[in-house]
Amino acid sequence: MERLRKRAEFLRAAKGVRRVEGAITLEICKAPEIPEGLWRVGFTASRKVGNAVARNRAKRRLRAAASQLLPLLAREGHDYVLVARASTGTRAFDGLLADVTAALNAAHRGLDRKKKGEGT
RNA sequence: UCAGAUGGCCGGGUGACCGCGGGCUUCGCAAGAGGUUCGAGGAAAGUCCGGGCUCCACGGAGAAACGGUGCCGGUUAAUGGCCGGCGGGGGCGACCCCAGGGACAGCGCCACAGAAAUCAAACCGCCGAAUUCCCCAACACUUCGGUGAAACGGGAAUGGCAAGGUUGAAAUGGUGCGGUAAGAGCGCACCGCGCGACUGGCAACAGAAGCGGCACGGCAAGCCCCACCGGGAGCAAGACCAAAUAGGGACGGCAGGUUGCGUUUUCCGCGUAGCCGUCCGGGUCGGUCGCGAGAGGUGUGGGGCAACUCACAUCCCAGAGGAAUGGUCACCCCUUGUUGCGUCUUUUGGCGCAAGAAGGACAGAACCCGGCUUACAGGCCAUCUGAUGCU
RNA sequence: CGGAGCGUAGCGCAGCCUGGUAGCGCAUUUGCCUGGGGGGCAAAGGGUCGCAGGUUCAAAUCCUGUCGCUCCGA
Repeated sequence: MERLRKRAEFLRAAKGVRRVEGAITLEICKAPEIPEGLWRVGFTASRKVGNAVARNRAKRRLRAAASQLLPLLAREGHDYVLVARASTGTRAFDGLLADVTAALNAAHRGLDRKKKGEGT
């Protein structure tokens, strides 16, 4: 699972499709420079989430959820960014998994609609 | 037993499965895979001080300015930290708190009230001894109209006083006796205050013979004075490797015609401006190092009241870079409230047992170290103080 | 990592340096002018001066600590 590391890559993802679902926010954009068959993911938590302990914990839980779900659901050639929200650290893990799944499905539908609109 | 003071310590435990970061190691051309081992804190936090380290500046040294510190001694790499002592304040006490030099170096401020806020003075008041005047008037003189006038008493002016009153956070010693016209350290006694030989102590400071009739308000966390300390910046320090693109330099080749510029002007000549290739250095993205064996931890012994220090033995104990500890589960521990049963009780309710439920403090290394400050559920240990009860 | 500033009424600010009375504008409430609205006039209410200690007779103001926010430089 490749990881996003540069600030510019996070900013590009923020301009793509965004979906808020429960305790998380998901951002997706196309990444033409990465090799065929791969995708990348990044995690971020702002100061609104809490102090350093709360931010790190939120990112760890997002990483655990992503390692379970993204190999099954992610599309190749895209960057995914999971943004922690205030409830990310306290949400039950089953609920967190459900949130990420729902956000992925909804964002993929948004991606398809955008592509169709560009086609016509 | 209750209440409290001080110092120190811990800060969930055990196990199972799936995952994460570093070191070492085996396999592999490599990517990577396997094994093994280590993997956050007492505050890692705030960034309030002090140092190491690195670069910059500077002839040595010092001064000015600016900033900081501020009883004395010790400790330390160093400090504004810490330890011990002194002084002041608080507490019955154990003990706690204090930026705690200087107000005859100078400037400034002290609202309101009050007579007056430091230069002295006098609002109410007290006095009438001294000088002068007025009233009263014994008495004397008399032209019987008046005139002069002592004492006592009264009033006033020049004055004397600061005892008493009023204000205020703060008012220039307090009490008593003498003294006086009234008073006043004016005099005396005691207390207070100031200076202080001398004694003890490294010192801060403490004690104190004697002297002084008392003259000395507060604020320096107002400016300031004095003493001491400080060169500046910070790991994004700094060092190294180094892409694409653009630009620079050197060499070689092509063209050597025209044009511009320079050589003061003209002719000639020279240089420069073009394209291509090779090489070079600077430098950006990026990467590597800096980067963890240290003013280190633990133990024993010695020195010191202590902070601390010396010797020996022993241990290796995070090293990331969108940043390593997460997910699921079982048992135990603790806390909270709920329900049921038992028991005590007049009741509210207390205690015990059981059930199932919720929750488990503050908080995450980012170059390192010594302190300080702040946050923190709950718990443990030691020493000491006060009260009460029993022996 | 280094530096600077702010916090005062519901909102925006002054007062702080040089310590003694917390004030201004908008907003709020009430009354009046108007048939009503808008607008105007008059009056009133509203303050832990971010928090905790300290200095002082006295602190929004001075000092120390602390919390929150904003900005600047590398």
